[in-house]
Amino acid sequence: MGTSTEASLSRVERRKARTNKRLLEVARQLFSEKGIYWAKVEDITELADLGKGTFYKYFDSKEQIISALVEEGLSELLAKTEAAVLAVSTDGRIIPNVIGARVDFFLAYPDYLLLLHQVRGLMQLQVGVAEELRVIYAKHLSRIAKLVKPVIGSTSAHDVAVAIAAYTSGLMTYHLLFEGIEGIRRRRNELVLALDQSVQALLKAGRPRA
Amino acid sequence: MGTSTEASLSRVERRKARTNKRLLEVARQLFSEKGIYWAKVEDITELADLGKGTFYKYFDSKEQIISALVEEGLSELLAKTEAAVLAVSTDGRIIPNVIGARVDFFLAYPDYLLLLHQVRGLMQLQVGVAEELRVIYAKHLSRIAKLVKPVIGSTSAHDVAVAIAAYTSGLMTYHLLFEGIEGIRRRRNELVLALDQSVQALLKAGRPRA
Amino acid sequence: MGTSTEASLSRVERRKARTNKRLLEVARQLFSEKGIYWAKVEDITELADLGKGTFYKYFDSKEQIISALVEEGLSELLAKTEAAVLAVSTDGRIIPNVIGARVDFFLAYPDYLLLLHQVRGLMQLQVGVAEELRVIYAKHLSRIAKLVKPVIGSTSAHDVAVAIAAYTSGLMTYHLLFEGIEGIRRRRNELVLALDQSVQALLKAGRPRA
Amino acid sequence: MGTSTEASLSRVERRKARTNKRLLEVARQLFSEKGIYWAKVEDITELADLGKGTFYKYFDSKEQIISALVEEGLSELLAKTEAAVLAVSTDGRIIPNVIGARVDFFLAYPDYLLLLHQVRGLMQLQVGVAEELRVIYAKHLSRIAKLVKPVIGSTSAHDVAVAIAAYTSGLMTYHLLFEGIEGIRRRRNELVLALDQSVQALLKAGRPRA
DNA sequence: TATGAATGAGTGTTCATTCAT
DNA sequence: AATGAATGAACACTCATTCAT
Repeated sequence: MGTSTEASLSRVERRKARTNKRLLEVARQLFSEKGIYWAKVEDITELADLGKGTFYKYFDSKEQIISALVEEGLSELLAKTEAAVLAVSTDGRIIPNVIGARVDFFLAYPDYLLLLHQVRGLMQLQVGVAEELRVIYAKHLSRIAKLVKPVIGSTSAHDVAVAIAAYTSGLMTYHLLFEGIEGIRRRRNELVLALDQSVQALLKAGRPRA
Repeated sequence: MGTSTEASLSRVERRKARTNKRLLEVARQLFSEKGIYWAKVEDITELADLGKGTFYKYFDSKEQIISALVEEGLSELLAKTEAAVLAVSTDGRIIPNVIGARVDFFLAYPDYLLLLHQVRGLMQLQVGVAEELRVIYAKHLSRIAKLVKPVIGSTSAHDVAVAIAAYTSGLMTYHLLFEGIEGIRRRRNELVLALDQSVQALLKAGRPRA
Repeated sequence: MGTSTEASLSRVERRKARTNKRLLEVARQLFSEKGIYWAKVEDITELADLGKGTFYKYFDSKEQIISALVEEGLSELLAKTEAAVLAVSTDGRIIPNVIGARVDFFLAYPDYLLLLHQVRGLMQLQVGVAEELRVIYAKHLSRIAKLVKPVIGSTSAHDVAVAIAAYTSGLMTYHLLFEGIEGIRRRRNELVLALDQSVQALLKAGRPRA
Repeated sequence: MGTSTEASLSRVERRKARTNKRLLEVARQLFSEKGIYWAKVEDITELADLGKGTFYKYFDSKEQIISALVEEGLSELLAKTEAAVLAVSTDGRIIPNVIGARVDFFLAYPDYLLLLHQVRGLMQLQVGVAEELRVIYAKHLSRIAKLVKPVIGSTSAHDVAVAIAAYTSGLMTYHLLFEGIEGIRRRRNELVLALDQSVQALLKAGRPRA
């Protein structure tokens, strides 16, 4: 008994966990609103109602909180996706469910849409943080690839995973720009359907990978 | 005769045009390599072998050269796309040609892939430059929408244009990350085919827009 | 008891107050030595033995510290002047005492002589800070006008206040140039007398204002 | 005949003289409007409708055109003053005429009021240009001192010259700020009268200099 | 532990001055 | 002689990070 993660921690430890979480939430919001560059560490601590120095008790640097957010976000996204796959009735539902889970994740946490978009750009640069982020992202895609493996024919599972991720994020980001998050939310089913068809088309196509 | 634009300019004017072009090229390269934030104005002028002050004779600010690059890039991309549509034999070839033109543009100028990715992120932020960039981008998509109008059924032309842009940039950016530009170049035909099928699937789907 | 302003502040607060004061003092000195343009923010922080960034924790900008100095200086000058007027035996002593207080103020803080001279020039320019400074200065002169009102006949109190300020600053600045502060200090009584006679002449003249 | 300065110059030389004069005029105007620091060399050449490089054909530096303007201005002011003294009927009119000439000079060239005010500040600074300007100014005051010598008793002629200059510039500058140049122009006679009385009071006082 | 005052390297930008044409 | 493109030293100001309390 009493071995739940939360309960087993001392009051102090629970407090720390809460502060850590608040910093992550606030950072996610600000990175999405102002961009990872324009959002200042002080903006974060201020919105979190903490002293500026406190930030560095929880994260080594601004770069590191970005990594932490990406890790947390992709991990949560993966969890939701895996749950959606487990809930599947027939293999044919795997891909639409994966896509649905992704879309729903970004509808639930729209900040991640822009944060991850920025991070995908960052990853490609010849810049310090990039390498670590690349590893995190690659791992995520591998896991997605594994999930869809059962339903793809000769197509590369990795290519399909990439297509799912790329199409979903691409489409949602564009629509976010022109219609806002509410616009996307209203068209949720339509988007999932369209994305599913787009991805299915790839599979039928035989082998996008020669 | 002999009054080609170039020839009709004085030596000084030609020199200025060349400097302007060099700054744009160098900036595009550096923005793509280091990112629009980490690339410093001085990096640009240094690589262009110019004094730092010279930059400001040609562009009002760092932000403005980003706008200029986006405008130039999207304009070139549109021109290539329009040419590809004009070269079409049957209406059925319009979409594959549009996609092919986009893919080929980014293969020819891979720097734009990352630059435009970053700019799409920037556009969404509550930040100064954003508005101007949004207008430029929206205009571009409208023009693409017009080009594909003949071949879409009841689907929204704008949605199709968005899908083409989102899928193409999304897919190419992801692949760039994992395979490098040469990897994409080798798979060019395959990618165009896959993208075409993905987009065609949308059209057949009936109406992604309610 | 024991709740004097200083004592009631925490150590940190007292330290901050001291830093603020030191920055103002150093700035006043440097603005007077090198001029408000040639004195750099870094000169100020260096002489104050502080990091450059610290300046901006205390003042929004270089312009703002000028305003702050002017406000502080004129406020102190006014206080000294009011005290001198209160100490007056007969109304006839009001103007000489006002002049004496002004002269003594500038002898005590000679930096203000040149700083305010520069600021009076700045105020007249079509430049950002000007407006705020004009308001501060106008307020000061109004207060001086009020002080001298009892002893002027039909002459405009504002004109007399202006004459007092203009003559005093004008004369002291010129003499500062040719004789240095020590030269002025030695001639203190003579200058006060001369200035008093000059101002009294205006009053007897009837009405400098038509 | 034909030996007038103008006529004896070649066309080129006359053209150069005109350009030189235009630069001085424009500089005076801009230094007065925007301040000697905020007015840029390029502002001057632009308003003079000349190339930027041309400026340096006529003046060694921005500092030097300031010196040139001061020299020209004080020289003209002295000439006007000497003429006014020569036109005097009785010695008693010397000082009012000197003051009148000064006031009229500044009414005719109001730009000089602010330019010279700024320069008087500049002169006092521990800065490059200062020394040269001090010499020019000192010379001017000596000449004024000589003019008033006949009418002063035991008072130092230099002190009287300083008082004349200080009071006049001080009063006019203050009034310029609060009433504008037109306000001063309307009150011209009143001001001259007031200034005269103020200065006369000094003379009667016996010896402002111990 | 939490804080926020202090820091200073680093940035975009300006502008007096030069010099090739 | 006149020009204006090019220059780069210099500056105001920012902000991630540190550290004494």
